[in-house]
Amino acid sequence: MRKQLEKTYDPQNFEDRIYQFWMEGGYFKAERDPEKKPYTIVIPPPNITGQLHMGHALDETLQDILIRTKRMQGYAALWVPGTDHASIATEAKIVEAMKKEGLSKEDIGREGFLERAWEWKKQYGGRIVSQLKKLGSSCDWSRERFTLDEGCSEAVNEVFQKLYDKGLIYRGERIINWCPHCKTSISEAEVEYEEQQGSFWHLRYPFTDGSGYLELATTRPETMLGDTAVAVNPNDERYAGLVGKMLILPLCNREIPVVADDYVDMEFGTGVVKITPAHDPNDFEVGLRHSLPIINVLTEDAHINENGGVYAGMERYEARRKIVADLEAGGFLVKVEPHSHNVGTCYRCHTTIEPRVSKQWFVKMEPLAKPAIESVRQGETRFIPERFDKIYYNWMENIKDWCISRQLWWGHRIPAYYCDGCGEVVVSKSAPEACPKCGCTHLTQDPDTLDTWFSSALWPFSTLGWPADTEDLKYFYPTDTLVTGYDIIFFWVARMIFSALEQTGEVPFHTVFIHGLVRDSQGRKMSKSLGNGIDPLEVISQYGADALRLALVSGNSPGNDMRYSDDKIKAARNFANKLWNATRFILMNLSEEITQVSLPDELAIEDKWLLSQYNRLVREVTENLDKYELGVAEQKIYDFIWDILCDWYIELAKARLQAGGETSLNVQKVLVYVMSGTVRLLHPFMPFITEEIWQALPNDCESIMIAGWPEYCPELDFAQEEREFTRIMEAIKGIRNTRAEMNVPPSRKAAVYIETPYTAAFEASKAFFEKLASASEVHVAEEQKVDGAVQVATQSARIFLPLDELIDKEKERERLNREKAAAEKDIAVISGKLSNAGFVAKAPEAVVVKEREKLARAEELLGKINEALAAL
RNA sequence: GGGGGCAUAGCUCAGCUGGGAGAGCAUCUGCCUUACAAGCAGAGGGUCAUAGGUUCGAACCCUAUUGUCCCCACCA
Repeated sequence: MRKQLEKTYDPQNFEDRIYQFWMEGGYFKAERDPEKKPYTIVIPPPNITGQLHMGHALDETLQDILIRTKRMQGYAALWVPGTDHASIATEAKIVEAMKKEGLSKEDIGREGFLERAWEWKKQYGGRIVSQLKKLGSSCDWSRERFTLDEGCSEAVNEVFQKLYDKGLIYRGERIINWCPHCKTSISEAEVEYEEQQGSFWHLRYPFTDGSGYLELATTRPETMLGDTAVAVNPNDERYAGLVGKMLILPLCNREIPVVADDYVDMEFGTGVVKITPAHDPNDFEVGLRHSLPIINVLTEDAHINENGGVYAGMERYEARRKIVADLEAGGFLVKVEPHSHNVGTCYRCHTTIEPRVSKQWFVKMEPLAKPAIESVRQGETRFIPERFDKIYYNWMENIKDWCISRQLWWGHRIPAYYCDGCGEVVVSKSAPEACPKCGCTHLTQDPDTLDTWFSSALWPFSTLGWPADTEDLKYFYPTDTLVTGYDIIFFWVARMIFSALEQTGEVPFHTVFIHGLVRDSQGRKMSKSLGNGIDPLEVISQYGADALRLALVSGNSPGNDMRYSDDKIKAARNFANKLWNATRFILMNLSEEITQVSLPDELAIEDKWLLSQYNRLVREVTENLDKYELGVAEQKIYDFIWDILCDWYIELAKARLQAGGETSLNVQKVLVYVMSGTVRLLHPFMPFITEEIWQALPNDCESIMIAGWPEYCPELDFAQEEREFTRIMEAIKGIRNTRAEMNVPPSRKAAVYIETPYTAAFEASKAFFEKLASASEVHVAEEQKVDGAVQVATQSARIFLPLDELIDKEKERERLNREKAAAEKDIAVISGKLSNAGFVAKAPEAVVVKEREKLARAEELLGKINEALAAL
């Protein structure tokens, strides 16, 4: 007995089972095969702290579509999975959890903390992975990696040492962005600017000689504690004589000079700027130029430090209030204006960052950025859509040195060691035994760890075994497509490109396929604080992973944001149901003797009509997928299945299936052939349902995953039959249309008289009119004369429906006149074109021919309508 | 300040290199036609933001304008 499908489509019944089947079958495992071409994708590793969200769902779906397609097309397709240790995010979570126990990092120490972190990883790191599996992701789990695993760590140390030896990594006192909440430095890329309403405090700093004062303005009055100068523009005549004079810094009673620097904008404010080298990037630069002292006045958690005199110990905003009050009391405050400005915040916790001078490790970017820009310009890596290369160039061309040290414990510890004896700095991928300079054996490793993105930057090659020259690396690298959101081009994509070029001499991937954000139904970003996030797992349990996947790709184009809505999921689920039922129909009508997929020797016209369109679908979908036009490909499959296969062909097939015998077997074969091919085209999008269907249909292998990709067959191109059968369809549609307008229920059958030059074709299609156009009997002739009948005009036929008692002559005339007007308008437009000498002369021949055919058809149709009107 | 996206049916969006405006949802009408009411048949609904330009021909290419969203930079 042939396997049948359950009566209703319920993905819960089979999605997990099928994933299990795939895992056990080892279908995700990529083998190096010299006979095959490799195709490689590395996953953007989700954070171990993370929960699957819609952004992941989209990202994974796109990757899975690509990898499944390539796998079916015969590539050795490898999708490398893994997770990211996410140093700052994970550390924050663990600290938070410890806080509940009343513990701090310092209480348990570095070792104890790391123990907890690994425990955390063990407990939660697998969660996101199991969630990826629910989506159907066909990753090669045997190659799963973690950014902090042994191999990745080795790669990190290797790269660090290499860059250091080349002088591309250095350590220095620089002004960096400091997050007082995370208590670590962060890179430029990790600062997010937010528009905030603040104030502009106008202050006056008196001259030491009592000759008045200088007025200036600031948005951060508390930083005055660290002021070491006041600057004016050298060309500013207002202050020409004042440069070099000394001022008294209010509240601190420190003497500071007036310096001249081009940085000052004469037009802005009073043209006088207080200079706080320790806490402002621009001031820092000014300070360097004028050799000003650097006075740090803030602690790690943004309190005033011991340099702040009486304000020491105060929280930064508390100090601000107190300082403003004291300035006002001392007569130093001129006025306060409301002022909106952009404030830098930490991209992780959104705490306002403080620029702060401290000793950190940096990657020198310029020498690395240059080749990275060049390789994209040369097209070695291309962005899809193309416009994102501008964003990439813009960032790369203006890149600043990358601050890579973090004052965190969870991460790759910086492989730098300081000699306790002589202070020598030793950078080495493995811990040195002794100081190369003084021989002292006491060396202390740098306590800091590296930016998480430092290890992610190596992901495309570290996961394949680099720095070892592994077989995987040789075969699968460089990878092919990187799929990611536009929001992490800077963080990740750019850094992978320059890292790969520097370390491997090759681009890490040839294509970057960029997608947008998944927003809520109102277009807002999904976020925890808004509480508007949709949990993909809940959607999956309600509608199935296939429906979610389909909804995420349909109507979506590369690089554009999309909105999530319940309607989309339902539409996708309905489509799955449609496919399910179409398959059930086929199986219910399938004879035991059909055990394989093959076309019958004799094809009816409607078979050719179907096969020809199917064949074109194969070609177009393949092309669209090649061009990363996933949404377009999906739309075409959807339309083919629903409109062509279900609404037309299956309905057409019913008559022949009922006829039995050879006739029925032939239809069955066509149905199986087309369905078998169509589910393969659809498989990358909806892997579960297509596998379930594949296994129920006659097939030549146990899983659709190893079934080949359908190929275009020139011998299935039946353009002639397509055109011919369209005539029948038009006639059927015309009858349906007319009956609907007249409100004739389908149960009210009527005789159909068809006047057409194509008598043979219509004669052969009588059954279709009975089945699809409520015909009680069908008469075909080159000429018909039927009185008191409604007339339907198509370009190839005039059809009479004797529904006398239902005819309202007046309405009928109106209807025909509307059709006449439409036809006349068509004719006018087309003949206008054709009488345009320029068009006929310059348009491609094929286009002109097409227009001529159109005109002929329209004229034929008009003729039919006129005949109908005359007979009325 | 610089750069970019978007503007197409009531809503959400497709529309590949220029060649007869599409889908889903919503609305209206009629149908339990034995695969599917998560369905079937039909209908209505668009100056493709505006103004120019290129072209035989523009939703698509160019210029400007308006609206809107985003990214980068950041004047203290």
